Amino acid sequence: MARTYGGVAPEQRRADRRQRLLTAGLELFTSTGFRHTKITEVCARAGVSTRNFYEEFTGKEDVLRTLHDQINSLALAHVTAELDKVADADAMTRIATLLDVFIATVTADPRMPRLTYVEAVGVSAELEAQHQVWVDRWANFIAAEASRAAEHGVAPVRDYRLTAIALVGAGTGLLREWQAHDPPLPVEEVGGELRAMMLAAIMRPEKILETPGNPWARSGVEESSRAGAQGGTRRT
Amino acid sequence: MARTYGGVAPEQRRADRRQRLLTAGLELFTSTGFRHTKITEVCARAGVSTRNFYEEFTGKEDVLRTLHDQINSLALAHVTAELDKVADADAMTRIATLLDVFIATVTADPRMPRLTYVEAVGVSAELEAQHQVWVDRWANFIAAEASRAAEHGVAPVRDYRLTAIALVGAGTGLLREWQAHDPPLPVEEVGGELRAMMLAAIMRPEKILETPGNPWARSGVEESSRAGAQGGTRRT
DNA sequence: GGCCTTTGGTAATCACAATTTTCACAAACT
DNA sequence: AGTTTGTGAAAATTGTGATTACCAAAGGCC
Repeated sequence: MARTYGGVAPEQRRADRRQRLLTAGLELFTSTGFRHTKITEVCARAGVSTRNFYEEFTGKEDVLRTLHDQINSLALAHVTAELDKVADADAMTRIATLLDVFIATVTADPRMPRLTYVEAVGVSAELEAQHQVWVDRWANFIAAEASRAAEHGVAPVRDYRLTAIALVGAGTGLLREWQAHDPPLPVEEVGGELRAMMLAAIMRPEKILETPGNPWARSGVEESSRAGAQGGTRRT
Repeated sequence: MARTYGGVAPEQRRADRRQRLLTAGLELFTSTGFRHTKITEVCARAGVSTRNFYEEFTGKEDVLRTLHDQINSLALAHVTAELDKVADADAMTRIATLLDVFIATVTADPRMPRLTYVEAVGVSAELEAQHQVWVDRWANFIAAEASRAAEHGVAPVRDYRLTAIALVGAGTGLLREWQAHDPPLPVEEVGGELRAMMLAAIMRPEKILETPGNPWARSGVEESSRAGAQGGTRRT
């Protein structure tokens, strides 16, 4: 049943068509918008017939979900690869690396943040669930690095789950602005801001809420860190 | 031409229908999702005919845009009202107030963050532009408070524009998670996290990037603040 | 109290895009 | 070379939901 056609295995041909459809989808979804993109337009741009389209995907949303997954996976792969290289660097360097690689990856093509943070939002319950999964993954990643920093004594020992989620949100918001802005925001400023915010959020003393004024002016992180490890009410 | 009907002025009747349509829209958009909500469903729930619908709105998106604007306006009104009450409190108290009121307002009804941060994203160019405008407003608000803090010497003097945008993003992300989470995240934890992150982001010393290790353990904010005011390269 | 105006609901129309099906062709195995 | 089968383009169909147009009824005006 599976013959080679045109000198190419059918699987290869399928894969090629699929790839072209994804490329066309990325381009059209981020320019005309997902809502206003028609399947036939995607097919036309990809040079693929609608018949073949339905062989690869169940519909428009399927393409979008796949792209969303691919972009996140790509970024995660880059980040993990780079983090492995600095496996035994100090915690703050690792956090900075995590961020720099992430920013570099997703800003390499403005269509990536556009698709992930704008077009793929509020489309369907499945996509929201997928978003949720990825936020969890990134947040766990960040929380793990923060805990590592805490072990090294450069950050308080506490639960970083919510902080990590907020940081993911900060990145999302910043990148959404970045891709929408005209004139474009400088990438290095966006990256710098995110890096600074992340470090500040992780290194901040735990009691910042209760103490009016400026706690950091009075006591260093070391002290707060120790206090957090002893008296913290949250789980570690 | 304008008679009173049923003892009520026609304008009043119109306004009532409009309000019912908006209520129905909020409910349906946040439950079945904007994309999958049909105009006839909104009309049915509102007890309004399609004819009257088109008298009030140009289409589904018009309803969504109005809701998006209303929710943001409501939050802004609450925040400004409360900030006026603490007009001459210290800067950090004002920032905390700003945040608490904001969180309290939008978490009062989970449909608000759902509509604003999920359903109204990536719908159309106009809605994206409207989003942009609101992010700008909120960011300016935050940046103004941060500058006020800087004037009082509790934060470094620097450009807070990007920090403010990132903080808006952090709030957005956190609230998006909040409304999606099951079991629900405790509101006070979300608010606390945002508050802490905001204070940390504003009070952080300027040179956090360049200095490996923990700058706060070595030097207080005062010193960094002064250094920032003198040697900062960014505009104030 | 009848007439005229405004209103609201229903029903028909209209448009558009997703999905399916058909048809023709080209490539490989025998 | 013929037959079989995967492949691609295009057309047809279908379904769905937005928009409009019409009709009935109710409310005030003279």
